Amino acid sequence: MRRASKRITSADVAREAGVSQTTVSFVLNDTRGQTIPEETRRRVVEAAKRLDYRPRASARSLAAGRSDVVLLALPGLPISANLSRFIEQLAAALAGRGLSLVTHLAEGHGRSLPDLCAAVDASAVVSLIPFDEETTEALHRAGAEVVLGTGEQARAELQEIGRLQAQHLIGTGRDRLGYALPDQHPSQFRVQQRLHGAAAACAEQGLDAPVALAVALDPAQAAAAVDEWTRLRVAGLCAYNDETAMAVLAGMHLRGLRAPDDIAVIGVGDIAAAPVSIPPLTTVGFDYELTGRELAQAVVDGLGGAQQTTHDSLSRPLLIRRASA
Amino acid sequence: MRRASKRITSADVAREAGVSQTTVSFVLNDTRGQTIPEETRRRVVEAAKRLDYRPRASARSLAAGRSDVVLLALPGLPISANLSRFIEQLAAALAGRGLSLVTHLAEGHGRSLPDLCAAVDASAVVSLIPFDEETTEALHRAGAEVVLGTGEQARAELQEIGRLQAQHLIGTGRDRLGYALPDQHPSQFRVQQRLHGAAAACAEQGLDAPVALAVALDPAQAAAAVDEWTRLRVAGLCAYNDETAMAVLAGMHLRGLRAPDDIAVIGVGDIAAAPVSIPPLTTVGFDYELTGRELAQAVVDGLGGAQQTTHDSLSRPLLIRRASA
DNA sequence: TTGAAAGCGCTAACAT
DNA sequence: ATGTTAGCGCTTTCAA
Repeated sequence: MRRASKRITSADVAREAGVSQTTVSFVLNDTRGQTIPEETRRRVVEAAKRLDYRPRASARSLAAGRSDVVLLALPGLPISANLSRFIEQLAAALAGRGLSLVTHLAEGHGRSLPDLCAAVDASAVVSLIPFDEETTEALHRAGAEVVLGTGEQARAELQEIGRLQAQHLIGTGRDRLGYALPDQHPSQFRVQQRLHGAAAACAEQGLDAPVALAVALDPAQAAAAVDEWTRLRVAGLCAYNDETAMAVLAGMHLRGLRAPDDIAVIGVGDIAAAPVSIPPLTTVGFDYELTGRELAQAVVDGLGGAQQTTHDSLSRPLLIRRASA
Repeated sequence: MRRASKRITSADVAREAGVSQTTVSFVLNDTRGQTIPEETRRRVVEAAKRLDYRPRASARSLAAGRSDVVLLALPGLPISANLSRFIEQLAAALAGRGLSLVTHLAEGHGRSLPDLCAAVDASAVVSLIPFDEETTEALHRAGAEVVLGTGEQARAELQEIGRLQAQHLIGTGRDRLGYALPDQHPSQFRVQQRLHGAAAACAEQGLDAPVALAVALDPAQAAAAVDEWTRLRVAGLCAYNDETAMAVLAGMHLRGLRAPDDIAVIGVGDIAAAPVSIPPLTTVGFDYELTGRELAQAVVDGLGGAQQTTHDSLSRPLLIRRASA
């Protein structure tokens, strides 16, 4: 489906409204420090609407030196209903400020984030998971004015998740914990931070660090890990994510074990399937709705040149109690 | 985190390499019909790398009249793991052709699709669900050269999924089928098309249409639906997606029923948790790798001005046999 | 209150 | 084989 039509330009609108291009720009951008009589403004606005005029983004950002595109980087993982609500909040709040949100989902595939950032000429890049210092630098070089999702704070957040899991397990009487690592990227930054958090919570209570084992998304292999944990008398298990938690549940089922009586298990993510796992999965979710609005504000502040506002937390982990722990 | 650094321009590279801006452009874009001696090419490439030069997208697309941004429009629904694999494939294939993929997730919130299309200056917009004629028009006016995701074909594909589910169930001896609708958007286009496909497969075998019931992602509510199906002697169940299928499994578990003996259930999507559901879920997956590449090819063809190539199928449903059906 | 004019950084004829 | 030059469509001084 190709199209050869020449697009409508601001000059067309100017002609149609009988004013200069400059005036069109002033009106359509609501340029401050310019007083445009209501009459002229109306003429311009109407001409623009009549012609279905849309400024060409590339020309706009080339001239203005900044685009109104915000790029959201998401891990290449499933997007839960929850997360998509977060995105909606973020997009809506951003749109209210004249900014457009697009998402980069294919982490690791396709172009690198900095490349993509340059390709869409994003003026801000945000993420729910921390960028390392190097990436942050690259993003700035790629033209991003503000980069959010970086630094100590994000690290602390990641740990908070593991801590929350362990604390719940300890709080319900488990004194020997295990940690179920994903078998795919067990040494990834995110994974290690969460494990760290869980270990810290154990240490605070004078318990041993969790026994960490990788578990594949396969019932038989998961059962083997369960055997090992059983042998070590592990009574509570933090899983890296809900899928891994469910794999453990499947492994336990194969051995005739039940959660939470034999081993309590808790996941992360609150995926759509979590409430219907057998048994329903206790997990750590996130308050995305609030986070979305806050993040939008932070972007706007950053773009406005304000000092970086401090965020309490970007992802606000939240314990969701169901049956498995 | 603001940044005030002036970005490196192609003029900087030209100076560094001791050539003109034009030569830089030729080298970096591999412009056909230009013969650049290896020596010069090397000098330019090295200068660019040394300076970490990235062309400014807005200037590039303004001058060239086309951007290399492809916009993927997704329904504002949860993105399953398998869908995100598709996105990865698409992004990778597109990247191979020098195109960048970004995604619009916040359908209904934030800006409209045509607005967003203009905002990122996308030269192609693709979607897994069909656009109506009006939207297609608007997208073209917003500057999209090619718009994919429209027409009869998408509809047929959607139906194929339901058909595959039903055929498998019928083929294993079930003569009375049910269909588990998601309780959130049961009348959505996608949902209805899949149901249609299942119904068609039944009709072909002289069976009644599947008994369609909405099932929430809650074990107790799912159990109620299971009761109803049991009452009607439904022996095989197609679920709209894997999450819904797992809800049914949870409901059955609550009633002491087992899949596939009491009721066989089959999902759609092959989410990460599918192999570790109890029992492991039989489902319909997709050959995303292939689909991603094909869609990418279609975009490239369209952009290249070729006639619209016909695609066999956008999503290539594929039966994945596990234990539940 | 409005308009003329000078770029923004890049590509692509057209020269050389 | 490489450089000169003229825009792409918009914003933004500066002048009127």
